[in-house]
Amino acid sequence: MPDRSTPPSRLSSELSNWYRANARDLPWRRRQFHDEYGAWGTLVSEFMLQQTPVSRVIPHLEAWLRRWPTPASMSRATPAEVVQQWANLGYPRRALWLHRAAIEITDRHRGEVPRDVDALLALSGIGDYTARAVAAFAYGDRHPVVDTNTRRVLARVLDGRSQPGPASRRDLVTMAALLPQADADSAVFNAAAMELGAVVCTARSPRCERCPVVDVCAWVAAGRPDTGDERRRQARYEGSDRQARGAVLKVLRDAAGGDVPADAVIPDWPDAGQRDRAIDSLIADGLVEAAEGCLRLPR
DNA sequence: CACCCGTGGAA
DNA sequence: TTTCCAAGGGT
Repeated sequence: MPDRSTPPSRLSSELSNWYRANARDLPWRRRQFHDEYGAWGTLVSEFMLQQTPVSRVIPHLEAWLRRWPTPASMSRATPAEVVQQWANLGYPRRALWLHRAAIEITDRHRGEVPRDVDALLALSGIGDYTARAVAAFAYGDRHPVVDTNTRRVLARVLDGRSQPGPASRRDLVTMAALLPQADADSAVFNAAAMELGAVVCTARSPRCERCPVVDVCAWVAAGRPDTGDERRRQARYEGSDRQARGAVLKVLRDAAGGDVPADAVIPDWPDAGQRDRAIDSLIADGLVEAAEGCLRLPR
């Protein structure tokens, strides 16, 4: 196990300085965004950013928040409305979880997005990353925020590996040890590590010549070895159950939440058994509703 | 911990 | 064309 107990000094300050000068101008980093939507805006953006690229989130985020500017307003929507507004952002269960979280916030927290990490963790669809991202970026509190970008940066700079291993609680401990003492500074450093991983220390062809911490990077010092990728490969999508589910849901979204005869939903799917399993699993997930021989988004 | 869950752009 | 990967989380 790599030793992370003695990280290179000044890593935090160098990264933070680089971030202050080079951060991308993203919607959720703007003062006006926070003024208008508060922690709810941060929470929604983080939900959308779970496994969906920044460039695809941006055009959806504004429309979403204009329609549902508060948790209470979204709590009054139907699942069908939410899943349809989610459109093609992917992993539609996240839309359901976000909806559920809005209801939980309305019921348990008087419509205010909680600031406490444990309270955030108790909400649907919120895990270690999102809970701390909201606490740090919306409320400015000092917590280790570790996403896939940060894990890759830590793996390279500290461990000299080309790619991070599976996500682990150990990454939280490592990041916590690197945080500057001041709350505001620690929020910046969290964002800086993510930003470096997103634009410089990328998974493929990293731009080390533009890296502000290249001189303290263990991976560069070791000659940028390919240490192999410990992560399990993403399953093939073509022909998968996920593809079938996606096709079913697209038909129902395109029907604008209206009823669609069950036998008119992807009738020519190559594998009829797979199609039926997909529909059943979507119903089990609460993403589809069956009624009178028809399928529809749940009302 | 391993596996599952969408979608689309880039290499 | 195929593969990779993207501000993860639930089970």
